[in-house]
Amino acid sequence: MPELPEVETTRAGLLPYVVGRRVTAVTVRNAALRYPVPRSLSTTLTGQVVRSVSRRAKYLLFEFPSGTLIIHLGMSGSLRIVAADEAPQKHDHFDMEIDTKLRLRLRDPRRFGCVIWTNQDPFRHPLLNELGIEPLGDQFNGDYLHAQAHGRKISVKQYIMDGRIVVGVGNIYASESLFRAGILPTRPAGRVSLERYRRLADAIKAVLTAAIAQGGTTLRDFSSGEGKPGYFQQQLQVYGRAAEPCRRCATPLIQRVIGQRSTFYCRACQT
DNA sequence: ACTGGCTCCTGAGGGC
DNA sequence: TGCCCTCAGGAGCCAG
Repeated sequence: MPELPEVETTRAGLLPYVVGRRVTAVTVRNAALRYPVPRSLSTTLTGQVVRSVSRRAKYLLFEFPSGTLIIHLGMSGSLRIVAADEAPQKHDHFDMEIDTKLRLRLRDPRRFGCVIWTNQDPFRHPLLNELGIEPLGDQFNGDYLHAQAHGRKISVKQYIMDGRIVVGVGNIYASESLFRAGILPTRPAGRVSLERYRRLADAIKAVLTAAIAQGGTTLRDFSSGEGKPGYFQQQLQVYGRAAEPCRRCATPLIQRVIGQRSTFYCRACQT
């Protein structure tokens, strides 16, 4: 269920199991992900030590001496550490066995995710090189959003979900952030004031930071459990609450489709 | 340069 | 119980 907080939570959870470990085997059960998983991956990775696991946007980067394994979880992907002898389930498409007799296992029912290998600078990879800035970095603020939005006619919601502007703002947190900033999601991006973009940038940072902090609670049973993140229901102000009362003013919340994605907002609190 | 629309895929849930 | 329809947390790609 990967929005940025889930990806970051996944990264943090994998780190202690994976970094510094040697790959002992690779299993590709179904190569038909978004892009074909290279069959040569077993030859490429076996024997190499994982140097680091980092993240760019929602891409996880496993750095090896000879290149980088890039994994995206798509809409339904999850990565877990399992015992090497644990039987794979239906949608477990990819395993990377590490020398502690554990496996990094990718499950992805919808197969919108990807597993890619590059021996070049991963940030120059076509999928990464045109990405916008990270929402939790110092560069991301209201001034940046306002400047980039000049003349743009798309809705502000589609604008903050555009990965060339800022990465990692998924559909849930776009609605949540706009609610917190009091901005109507349908408003044209070029017609949002600097002051309101400052509030929006703060809201995006706050929502993502809080979700990452909450996601940490699911780390406890990271290697065994399935389990949806605990923060999911409680923290959401508008997402998934169509026709329910606004928590601020009690007006029934609206659900409508913007840019083919479900969007939730309060028509009284957001202008 | 922008914009909107389509696409990949499986599973869950609701209505009948 | 079963069938059919709609919808789902992403994001690349393409035509206009």
